Amino acid sequence: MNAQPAVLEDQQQRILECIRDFIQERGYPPTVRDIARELGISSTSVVDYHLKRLEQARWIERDPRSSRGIRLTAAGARGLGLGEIVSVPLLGDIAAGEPIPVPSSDFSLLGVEETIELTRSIVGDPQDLYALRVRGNSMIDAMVHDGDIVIMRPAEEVANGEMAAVWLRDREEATLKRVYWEGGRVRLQPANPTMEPIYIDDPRQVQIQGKVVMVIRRVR
Amino acid sequence: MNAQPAVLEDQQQRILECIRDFIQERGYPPTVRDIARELGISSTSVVDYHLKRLEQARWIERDPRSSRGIRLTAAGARGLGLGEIVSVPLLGDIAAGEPIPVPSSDFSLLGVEETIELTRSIVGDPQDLYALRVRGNSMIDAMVHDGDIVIMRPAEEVANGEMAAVWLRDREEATLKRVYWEGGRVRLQPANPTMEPIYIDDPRQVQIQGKVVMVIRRVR
DNA sequence: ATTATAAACGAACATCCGTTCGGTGTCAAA
DNA sequence: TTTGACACCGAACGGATGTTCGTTTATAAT
Repeated sequence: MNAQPAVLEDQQQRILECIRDFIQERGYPPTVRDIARELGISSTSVVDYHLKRLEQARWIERDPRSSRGIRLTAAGARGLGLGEIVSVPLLGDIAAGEPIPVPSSDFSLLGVEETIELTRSIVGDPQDLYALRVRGNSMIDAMVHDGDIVIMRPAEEVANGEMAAVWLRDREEATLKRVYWEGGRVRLQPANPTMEPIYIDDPRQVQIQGKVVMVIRRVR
Repeated sequence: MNAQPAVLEDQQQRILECIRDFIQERGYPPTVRDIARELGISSTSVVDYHLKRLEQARWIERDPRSSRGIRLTAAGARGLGLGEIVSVPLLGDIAAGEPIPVPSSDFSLLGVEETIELTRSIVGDPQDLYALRVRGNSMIDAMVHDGDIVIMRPAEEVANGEMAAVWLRDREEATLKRVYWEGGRVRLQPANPTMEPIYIDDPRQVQIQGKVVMVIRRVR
């Protein structure tokens, strides 16, 4: 999954770590002279020399003529344990007998008091995502536990077989199920293969609130 | 959860977003002149003027005499959707009939071909964490699905009630269960409350491989 | 009408910074 | 022995950059 640039030697390695640590500590990249000072190198040209090699080896990228214009490449950042973060607003709880919260049209991160922070690499496209906390054990048949966090993408309809948060109008009930449209009726299939599906004869009773993208369980 | 600095007005807001976007795009902060250019301000002193206010309002921090020495504060970064990343090595699969992979003494991120990237805010202390991919449906009674990722912390023993990856020597079987030491015997309790526990009379048959810290399920 | 404050302008200065250039020493291959 | 690479040094140039200063305009309060 994470292809890494070629292995490199002593000094280059030190410079790379120096860049990473500097960014980690100060929030912006070092200058050539910062690196020289840190590593006890007395000439800036030496650092420039090594930076050019690190750039050739695809560990870093540089913006020419821009001060501190050093960037770790995606691969380099992964190799050093860095990445990109996505904040998903936690909009509330999902429980069997209560309506499912959905994002208002103009929701933004500012204003939400709690957020779930995930990396883009596991969440994919973060557009419009929101999170709900599961309350109660009524969704055990979806293999979802009390306290689990579900990451949702808003949707009013879903393709066959997709896992969705569903509000059943007549039963006044919320569930997480895979949805299958079968002619006139709807089959709601639990994620747990040992459990039986529910059939809803009137599709209008099935209100799709969003697709389930991910389930996160913090144990204990 | 995420306390935010005071609300601010038009131009300050624009400057803040400009800084965030610049960092997001280029990997390092803008100069005073970069900001001025971006916002169509003709004098650098204007930007300096606003930056000082943003600093007073605790949205940003500045390193004096350092070029591009602008940093979003922790609160400011959260308010704009940024954070800190942790890479967890994915060491292999966990399946019912196979031994559980455990980290070797000197494992490091470089060398692992696949990693799971999480944020510190959901994972807590990232020290020694590793990840396993669940294969098969044999752990349904732990509410864990085929394909789920479990995040583990190495441990050779666990406290009562903790969820652990367990290797049962005599059965040659791997499971995820809550472990209870009850006098001479061991109770292995499924996370699914509708299911019955297993009792092991000889505690030496129970080999703890690690504590389960988190379960992640990517749906579909 | 006066004062205070916020927001902006343009110019200027000293320092910071990337980059280049000419050299030096070491070591292994030819 | 010569050659070429690698790693390093010190100096210097020109442009980038943070910061300060004096001035101006608009708005609201006194």
